[in-house]
Amino acid sequence: MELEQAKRRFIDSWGALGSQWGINRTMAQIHALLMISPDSLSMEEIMEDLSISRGNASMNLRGLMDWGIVHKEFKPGERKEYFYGEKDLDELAVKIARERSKREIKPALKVLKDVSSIDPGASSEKKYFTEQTGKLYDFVSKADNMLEKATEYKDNWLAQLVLKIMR
Amino acid sequence: MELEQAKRRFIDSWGALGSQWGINRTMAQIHALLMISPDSLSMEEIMEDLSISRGNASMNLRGLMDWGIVHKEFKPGERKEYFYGEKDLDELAVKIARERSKREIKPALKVLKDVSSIDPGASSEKKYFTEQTGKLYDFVSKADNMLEKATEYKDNWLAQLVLKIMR
DNA sequence: TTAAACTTTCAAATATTTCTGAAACTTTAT
DNA sequence: ATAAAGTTTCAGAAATATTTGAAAGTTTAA
Repeated sequence: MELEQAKRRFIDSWGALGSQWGINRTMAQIHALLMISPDSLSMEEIMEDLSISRGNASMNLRGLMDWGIVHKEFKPGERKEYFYGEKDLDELAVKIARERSKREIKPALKVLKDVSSIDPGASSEKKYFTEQTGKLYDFVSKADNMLEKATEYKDNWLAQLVLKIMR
Repeated sequence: MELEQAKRRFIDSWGALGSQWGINRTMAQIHALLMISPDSLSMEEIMEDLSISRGNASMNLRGLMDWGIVHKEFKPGERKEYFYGEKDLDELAVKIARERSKREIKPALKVLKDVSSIDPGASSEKKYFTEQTGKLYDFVSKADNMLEKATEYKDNWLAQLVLKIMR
């Protein structure tokens, strides 16, 4: 397999994977491209490589920067902005986990907390509802905490977590 | 907040959360409905409650059963099928983790393995590509293993994992 | 074997998401 | 102050994904 071919395969499948995870195809593709690019790339270069419009490139680059997994750089003497991906994979994982928690899990927890705290009263229907949503709240909350802990300690997470628990 | 209101809020937000995670809205809503329903429900009842068509209900129920998080039941003397959700949350999490690994992570790993093993040759561009995709492979692989371990031991995962590692 | 009860399938309709491209905007150099 | 170089915005177009509904298929009971 040739480089160009391998590159395409990687970018395409990363894009497809992204869509399955609720990240749009282009955003995932730009990310993939930057992950395998030794140098930072200008918007022009990204547009060219992925055959996408300027608007699309601009919006998705901004999105990636909001996630904190792509950064801007200015090259001395040049006016263009250059973009590069976060290449430290631990750091990448931490950023993604944090953002997903903030954007998706936390709001879901709020809803669960709200709906699980209606007055259960006498009705057995209500009782069941508050019970189930309450359990769900506890569970999601626990999972979110674990995720937070795991990211907090990165590679050394296990040892440190054990220490913290035992103390 | 009244029960009906709370129920709607829960179902709607679970549906919205689903879309963000690449699970379609209706599928997530059916799942939400079954999670808070003390009894199993017929397809009619689900269609009615969520105002969706028969076809939609049928396809998404099948989807949920493929994930292993909703099950069919036959009530004695009745011809209809009744559906109920997996209510053990640990079990639910395990099922979801396993399926996502199988459907999404494993295929991604295959691509990463393939593309990272092109002959790097002399070109520094190729070298960089194989290096980066190789690292990505190791990382995703490690994460997938951790997920597997975590689900293998359910709530007691930490203690058992520690034991296993120390042995 | 028939028909009623129920479920599945799938082509077409609908809804949602993403993408384009051109205009508006911003920044920098002169 | 001007214009060149670059970036952002956003309304409409295009692409995707979801949903409907009716026909086809299946199962059960008599």
